[in-house]
Amino acid sequence: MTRVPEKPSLDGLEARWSERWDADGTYRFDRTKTREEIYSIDTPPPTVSGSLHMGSVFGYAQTDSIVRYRRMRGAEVFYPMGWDDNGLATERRVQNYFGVRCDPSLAYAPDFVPPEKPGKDAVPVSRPNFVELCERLTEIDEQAFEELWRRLGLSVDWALIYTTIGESAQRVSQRAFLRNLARGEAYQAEAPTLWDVDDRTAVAQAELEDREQPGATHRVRFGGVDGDSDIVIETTRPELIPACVALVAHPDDARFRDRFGDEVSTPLFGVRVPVVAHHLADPEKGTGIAMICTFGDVTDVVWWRELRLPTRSVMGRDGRLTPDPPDWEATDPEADARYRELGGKTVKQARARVVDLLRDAGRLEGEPVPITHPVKFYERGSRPLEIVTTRQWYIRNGADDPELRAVLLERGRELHWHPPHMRTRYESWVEGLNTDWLISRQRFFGVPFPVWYPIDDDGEVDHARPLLAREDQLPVDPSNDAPDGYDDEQRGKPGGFVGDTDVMDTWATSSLTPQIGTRWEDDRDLFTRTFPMNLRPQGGDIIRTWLFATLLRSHYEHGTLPWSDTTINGWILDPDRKKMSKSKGNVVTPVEYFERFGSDAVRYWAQSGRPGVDTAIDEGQIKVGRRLAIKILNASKFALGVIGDDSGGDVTEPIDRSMLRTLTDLVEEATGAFEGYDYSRALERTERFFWGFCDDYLELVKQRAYGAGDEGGARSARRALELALSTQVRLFAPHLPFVSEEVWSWWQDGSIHRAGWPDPGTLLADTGDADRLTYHVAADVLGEIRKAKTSRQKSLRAEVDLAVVRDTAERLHALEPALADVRHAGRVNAIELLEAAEFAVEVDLTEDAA
RNA sequence: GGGCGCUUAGCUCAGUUGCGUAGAGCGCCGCCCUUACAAGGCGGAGGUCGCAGGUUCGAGCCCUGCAGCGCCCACCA
Repeated sequence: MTRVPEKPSLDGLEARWSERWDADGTYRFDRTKTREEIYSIDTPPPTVSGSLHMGSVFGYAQTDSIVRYRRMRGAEVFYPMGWDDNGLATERRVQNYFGVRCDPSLAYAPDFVPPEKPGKDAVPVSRPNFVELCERLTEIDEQAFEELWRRLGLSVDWALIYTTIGESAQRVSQRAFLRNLARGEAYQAEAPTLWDVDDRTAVAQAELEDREQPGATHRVRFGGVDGDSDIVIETTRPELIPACVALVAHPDDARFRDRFGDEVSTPLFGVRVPVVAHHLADPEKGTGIAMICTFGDVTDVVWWRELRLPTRSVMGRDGRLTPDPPDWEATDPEADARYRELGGKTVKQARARVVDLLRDAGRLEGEPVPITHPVKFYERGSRPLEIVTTRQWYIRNGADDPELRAVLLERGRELHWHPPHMRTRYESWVEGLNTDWLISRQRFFGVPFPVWYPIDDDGEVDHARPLLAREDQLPVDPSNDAPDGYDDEQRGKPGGFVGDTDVMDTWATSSLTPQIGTRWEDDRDLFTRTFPMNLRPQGGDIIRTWLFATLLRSHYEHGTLPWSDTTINGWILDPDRKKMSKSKGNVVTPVEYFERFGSDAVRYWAQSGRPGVDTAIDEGQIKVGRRLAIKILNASKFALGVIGDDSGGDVTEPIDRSMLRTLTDLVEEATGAFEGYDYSRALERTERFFWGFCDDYLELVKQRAYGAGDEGGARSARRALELALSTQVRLFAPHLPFVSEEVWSWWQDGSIHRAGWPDPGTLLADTGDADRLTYHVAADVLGEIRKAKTSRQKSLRAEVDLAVVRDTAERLHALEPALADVRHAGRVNAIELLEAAEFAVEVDLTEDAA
């Protein structure tokens, strides 16, 4: 019984089938299955920032084909989706969208309404108000994302959704943190930290990027004391001279060897600083001797720490020099006054002023020389990072622990990478770690640290003895909840307590997506059935953040990998092969493509991108996908029309068996490709077979299937058509889920996405050891006949008096049983076979009377 | 500075253990209303496989060096 529509169409398939899948629970996870039966995926929770672009579609479409393959292979798929909504990305969007900024000193305003349009100056709002706005906006964004994913046809179980700001994620984050702390894997320290002066928060090594910036080198003369000669240093940051604590040169540098241990006097301020030696000082750079400031760059931090130098900080958290001079013993009576002139200035302003002062004082050697040099930025930031000393939470990551580092490298080798060379990115990251993982942020919309601090009787906060939440309390908000043994009246009072005001960085939560998704501790039964997970798909740009951090935390908490395999997808480039950029206006939203070409077509494009390979948005490729989907509709309609109600029969004709034998090879190849996570190869091979099937096989058997010959031949063709169609549609199902489901529904019950993946063994039962050559040679001959007609500008319906096929004996022998089909398909009256070394077909067309 | 990847037709890319006159799609040109498909089908032209060596009976595939592009990492005064 077939239900083939008169005029098959792609229109409306997405809405119809996604609704149906939802209603039928096609992708619902069955938690009664065992770990061995389950395939679990640690889906990347997209950053819900309101922007939907093709990059969002690319990797998820690729992953979905792998997931659908697994499901058809019989695995019970655990495929949750999450939204990464906490963190700075959301805060920024809220600031811009509503025109507000968070001021934690303000009290909650219950009736607060954000401005209609964001004004020029941001409206200050309390932290609870700010968090409310974040929640409000992310809810809208999350709906848009869910719609996008449903339309793309992701086969996730929408009942398993989580958000990184949600209660469950908070509980997991806090619990994991407390356990890290208890085991000594997390700690608090007051230390120099890379600091974003605009967002006013510390940032982690993983969030840095270098940018080439214009700057200038300045040669500055430090004064020798006690009759020693002056020393000229070179610096790009003369404004930090007041923060200078030493000069440093390489221990072997003959030019400075006899100055080590001497003191020199800083220009403008007359502060005595020692000349010291350290191997990191590069004799080739500048004048061979550098000033060490607290802190101009990360090398300063290394020198400061390893040489045990004092701290003389001048950088404020707002990116301006602090108003008052640092604690120093200046020999120059003008020092403090000069400094106060700089205090309050931005880095840029202070630099310009210092240069003037140096020049006036005769301490500038020559003029500044413009250069460009790499400067560290927060990856989302717009001003260079500064280094300030702050109290922060860290998780040990092996930066100063070679043993741990070796273990993490070994974990990396344990993980199966697809493609394998992506592992080197992980390794170079681990090998290059230089500080522990800084997880605290001085921000607002994030998971709070479940920590309070006692206040002693003098009103001093005792950070050394944090009061920790109990696991059964989680999640807690230390700004609202009180620690055990205290009540809220004691907040902020001597003898009372104060809550930790920081929040965790978003990666501190995202690094636990396996635990969040599988509901670690909240649902132990589910957890044991799904963890460690099977697959982590993600982009190569976040190996150093997401992948590394997830692996680290699983290592700490469970002593295992969080998943056995990871697939790393490529970048999306715009059609000009540039990285996508909103400012260039080259962003087309996925929805536009969905509307114009259909979801299957967009998926086709995404899945044509090889694993791990950067891929350009190619409208042409999307069109090809659409054409393929339409072809599947039409070919299926035709095949089912021919089959009618009779698909029962034995496959007896050699060409039918030969075609099916070739199809078996395809099934094996596609299966092998998917087993190696190569969805694109599977698609490519399936597509290639399918077009040949349409061009050649359908044409060859058309007449026989219609009943041109005997009944046995007709039934053989129908049976073969049915098997071939069923097989091919299932091979397409992971890639083109909508059109596959549509076609499947015409003659099958149940969803194709729960139907079994084609089994070569079953097909072989119908084909036996059929000769693959019959199908191939028949297709070759048919192709030559078509070519002859086309090149003589004849219709493909034109009749052929005689076709002479020259070929090897083996191929002619294989062709023989298919001759009737070839004659029908080519409208050939007579065929002659002649043995020859090379394949050739001579075609005598019947001349028209005209 | 170290590392990884890429370099095949005008464009986008296949080419998995070395062996068929090197493939596909798009674009281009030509033909065809063929009872599944004319917002389609069929066919054609088009490449010294980045450069230079080497291994081999045989190399786009293996080795060495070089170049260009992209990316990752790096304590870049």
